Amino acid sequence: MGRAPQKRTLETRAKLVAAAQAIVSESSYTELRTEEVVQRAGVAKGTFFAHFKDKDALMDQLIGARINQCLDKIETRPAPGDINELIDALMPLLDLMRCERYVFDVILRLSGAAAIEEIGPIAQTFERQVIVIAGWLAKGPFRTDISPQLMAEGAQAFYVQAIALNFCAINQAVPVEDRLREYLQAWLMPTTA
Amino acid sequence: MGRAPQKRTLETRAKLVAAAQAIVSESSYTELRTEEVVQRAGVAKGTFFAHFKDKDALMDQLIGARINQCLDKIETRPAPGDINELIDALMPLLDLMRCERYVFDVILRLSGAAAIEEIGPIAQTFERQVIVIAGWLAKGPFRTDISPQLMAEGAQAFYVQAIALNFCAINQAVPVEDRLREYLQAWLMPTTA
DNA sequence: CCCAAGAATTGACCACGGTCAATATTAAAT
DNA sequence: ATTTAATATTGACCGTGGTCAATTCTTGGG
Repeated sequence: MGRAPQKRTLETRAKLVAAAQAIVSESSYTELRTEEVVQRAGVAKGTFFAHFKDKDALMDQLIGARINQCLDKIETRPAPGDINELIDALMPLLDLMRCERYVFDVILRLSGAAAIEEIGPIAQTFERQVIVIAGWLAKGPFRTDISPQLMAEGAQAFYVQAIALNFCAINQAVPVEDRLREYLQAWLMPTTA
Repeated sequence: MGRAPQKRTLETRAKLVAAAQAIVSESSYTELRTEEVVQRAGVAKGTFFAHFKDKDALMDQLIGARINQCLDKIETRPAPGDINELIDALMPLLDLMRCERYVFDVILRLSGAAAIEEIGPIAQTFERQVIVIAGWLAKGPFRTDISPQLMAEGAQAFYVQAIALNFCAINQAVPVEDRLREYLQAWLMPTTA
């Protein structure tokens, strides 16, 4: 294992991240260019890629951090007492995930983690999402024949699908929350004869 | 509306598609380069983009066609009598979708269709998948409190998620079909008290 | 304080998808 | 056969992500 990181390294990295965040807040994730990040940070192109494997790795940091902030807030809420409250609780997360088509694409690409063990921020939040939701579902008036963990994984699959469908021109008439409500009702509170 | 397409146009397009298919069969979707497609087809770079909006549009054609072939076969099968038979029936489709990480990414990106009404081949197959599966589920020993269409949409969400998780290094220990079985059992045959 | 060796930075360069003004071809109208 | 307008093709060029050998900086040991 190598030495401790140099002070300079941390500064450079911080400058890169700050520059990237500034760009995002002034324009969008979609329009972020590594060239501009590097210019604002006052470093060379190569330095960027010494700090981030590729552009996706930067996005992973930025978006992962925002999802975590969102989960921090969400986590403090009391367990939702029904499907509608569950959806209300999830909406901030969904709004974040669908704020830009590009953001959603990055999230999908990185949620399945990288090939090797290096599991990035976004992938970590996906595990965290399941944990948070499972915690809620364990307390609520939902089905009890399967584990809260499994219920949460299913809920995740459903909101991802709901967002994906909502990006489709044809399906935009139906709001995400309506589509999701139908899914979650059937998933979490099935009424078998 | 414009004139009928020229004979030359159809020939050029056929050459491009044939070249692309040859490259894919010799190497992979991941390694396909527009430059090589164009060289093999004996046309200029610009011609490619006169025929396909972008590289994704070519992939949409190629992969969409293969999914449709797969669905053609799958469709002839009798309705599965239980979850295991359902998974058996779906496996060819899943294997196609996960044959390459890049292929799965393209499918996800294009399954939500384009912005405008122009709904591409892959997006069409996603609708077709739901129709085929809904047809099966209507006949099987599955829950009856929700529509076959809804059951099928859910199944789709679950196999997409199962594939995504399987691309993650950590989760590769569990085979896709095992993970999917757990999901589908809970989704299609819930046993509420 | 100086030196060696590791670590960080640089910027010219490459790969590859995508653009567009100029040119060539087609086919309908005369 | 000629003209003409629509259509198809061309290839030099661009934008942007990513690479890497050369250079500069940092730090611990003598």
